[in-house]
Amino acid sequence: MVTRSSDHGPDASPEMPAEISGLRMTRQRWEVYRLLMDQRDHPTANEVFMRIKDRLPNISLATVYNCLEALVQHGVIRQVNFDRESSRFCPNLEEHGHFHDKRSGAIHDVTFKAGVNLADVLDLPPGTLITDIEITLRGELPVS
Amino acid sequence: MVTRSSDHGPDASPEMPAEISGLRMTRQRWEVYRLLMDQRDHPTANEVFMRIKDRLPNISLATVYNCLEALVQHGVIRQVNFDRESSRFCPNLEEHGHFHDKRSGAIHDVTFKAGVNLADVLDLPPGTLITDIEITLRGELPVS
DNA sequence: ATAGAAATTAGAATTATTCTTGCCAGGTCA
DNA sequence: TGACCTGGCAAGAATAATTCTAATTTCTAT
Repeated sequence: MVTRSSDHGPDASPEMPAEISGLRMTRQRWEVYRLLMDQRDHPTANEVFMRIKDRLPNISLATVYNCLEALVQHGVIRQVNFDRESSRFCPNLEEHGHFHDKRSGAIHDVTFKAGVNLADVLDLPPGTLITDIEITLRGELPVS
Repeated sequence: MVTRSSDHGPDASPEMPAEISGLRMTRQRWEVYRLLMDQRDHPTANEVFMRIKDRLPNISLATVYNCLEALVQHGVIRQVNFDRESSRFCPNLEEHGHFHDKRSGAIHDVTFKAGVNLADVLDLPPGTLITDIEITLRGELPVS
């Protein structure tokens, strides 16, 4: 009998690591992660679910949620929220914010200018411990 | 017959304006607004609903949502979202962010240090129009 | 190989929010 | 004054994203 990956879709990919940041990789987690790395347009859980069916036809939406949560918990991806819309997911671990362009609907990563440290710019009591920052902007990019 | 406001609770208050920022005031909108001004701890819609029953025993949760939405639309209050938790509401119209203290659970307004303009600090294409900014932080305030 | 632990699945449940419908109050206009 | 008209309100149904439950499968370590 031939050895094969546990799922019935096409092969996982050239190389699936045993774990990432301490999170044990599974076929599903790996495909979710790879999809986010390849398509960096901040998809929702449901978009991930629909897109991933090519490779994992039997995956369930609950598993997509589970995988995304596991990846977020282990700091491998970030969860991005705009108001109360569906959460979106982002593999960019650099410190950055998100800009939602009303014209195109696209979401773009926004970084700070060099040398800027957000904590320096905010008025917080000395000794405050910041564990998470989320910056979201809405507006329109120039027509170009 | 004595003239009275349309609802059956206690009087609205010394003076309810005919409108605020173009939004026609009603008894319910006014009480919601006043509650937010008086209790600036960023309550959720449901918390507003529970607290306001003293003054408006017959108000419905849907009306609280309607009032909050109307006030937000007219720029009289702000809606604040932390991840996917229930929305919270804030009467502070100054540009500011929000800090969620994990220790106490309280949410505090956070302002920028004097002279700081967020748009100057972010790396955006020239000509970008920013219509909304939301900054949320999580962490722990110093014990003291 | 096997027991125990962890992941996956399908579908039910939950929950914040929005929608629908009918009613009522207040203002308008004849 | 009185019939209308508009908008707001109340109650409950509906929606949608997400989470939970229970059963099965896969993995890991012995």
